[in-house]
Amino acid sequence: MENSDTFDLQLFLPYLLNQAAEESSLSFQRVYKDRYGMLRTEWRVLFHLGIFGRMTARDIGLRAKLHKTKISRAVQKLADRRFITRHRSDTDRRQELSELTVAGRTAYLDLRTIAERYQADLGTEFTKAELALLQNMLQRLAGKA
Amino acid sequence: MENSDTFDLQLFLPYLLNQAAEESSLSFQRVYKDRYGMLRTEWRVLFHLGIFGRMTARDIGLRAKLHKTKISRAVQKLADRRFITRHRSDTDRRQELSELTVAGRTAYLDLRTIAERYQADLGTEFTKAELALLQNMLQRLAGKA
DNA sequence: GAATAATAGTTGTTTTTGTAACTAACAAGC
DNA sequence: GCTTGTTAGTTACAAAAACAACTATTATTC
Repeated sequence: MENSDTFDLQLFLPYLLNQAAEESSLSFQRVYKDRYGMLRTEWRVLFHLGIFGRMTARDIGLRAKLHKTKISRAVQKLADRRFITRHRSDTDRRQELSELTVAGRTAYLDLRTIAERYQADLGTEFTKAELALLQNMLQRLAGKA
Repeated sequence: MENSDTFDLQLFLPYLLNQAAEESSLSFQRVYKDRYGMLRTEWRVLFHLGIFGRMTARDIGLRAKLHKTKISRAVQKLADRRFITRHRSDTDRRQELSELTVAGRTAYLDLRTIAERYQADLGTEFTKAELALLQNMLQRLAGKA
């Protein structure tokens, strides 16, 4: 059994990133799950509509890097729960525009407040410079910068 | 529709971390999936056994933060494919010690090489200092430092 | 030391995800 | 303008994850 098994799994980025992502998602997950019965894809769709306004499923998918079936299901569930409304596009009747209802916007604003608080709390753990660097590196790793 | 919707989802850590984690896992996933038919939990268990030697499912779970049912099934599949052997502990017959077979060790070393190459390649994207800071911050976010 | 609780691991059931096949609408080429 | 190819979104089926209930063994408590 040749040794030199000094591989540090904790430093391996695909592993470490997943651990950090899972841990950091926990507190936020509890809110959108317990308070609104949402799934991960659902709050993401909700946020996209909250931030960018009326959008097609396709565009949400492009921005969020989500597969169309996931979005289709998320949109259905959000519509069932009256968080969004959907209507076919006039110019292209394949497309379907979704947008937040008042209830959806309320939920979005509530969740956004939680998210903002989460981000603000990071300020006690990390310096602004550290955080900026972290975000920049993560965006590069995510292929978005 | 009150604006000031300047929330930047791309900077929200639970979101950004997930995107980065997903993207960075892709290339490694292709290897353990295509080459060994493994799932994420399975390569993690394999690595734990490769790094720490003989272990119980419980200890793997504690280290990797994985639920026992996930480990149970991963261990089963790894044993089915002759990557590991299992035997009950003498001192506590509830416990089951798993360890790599020769084939398991070979697979582990192969995957570890890929992982090391991945890490090394990061050196072309980031400086050593950046990487060290990134890892440190991620470990803190993961609640492990 | 019998009764109760706790632990290691497994199995069964339900959700959620992934993948492929599908429908409907539009676009392009000829 | 008809055939062929694309695209938006849905649906059906298979794979995987989450959660709860279970068995077997060890620990605790009285």
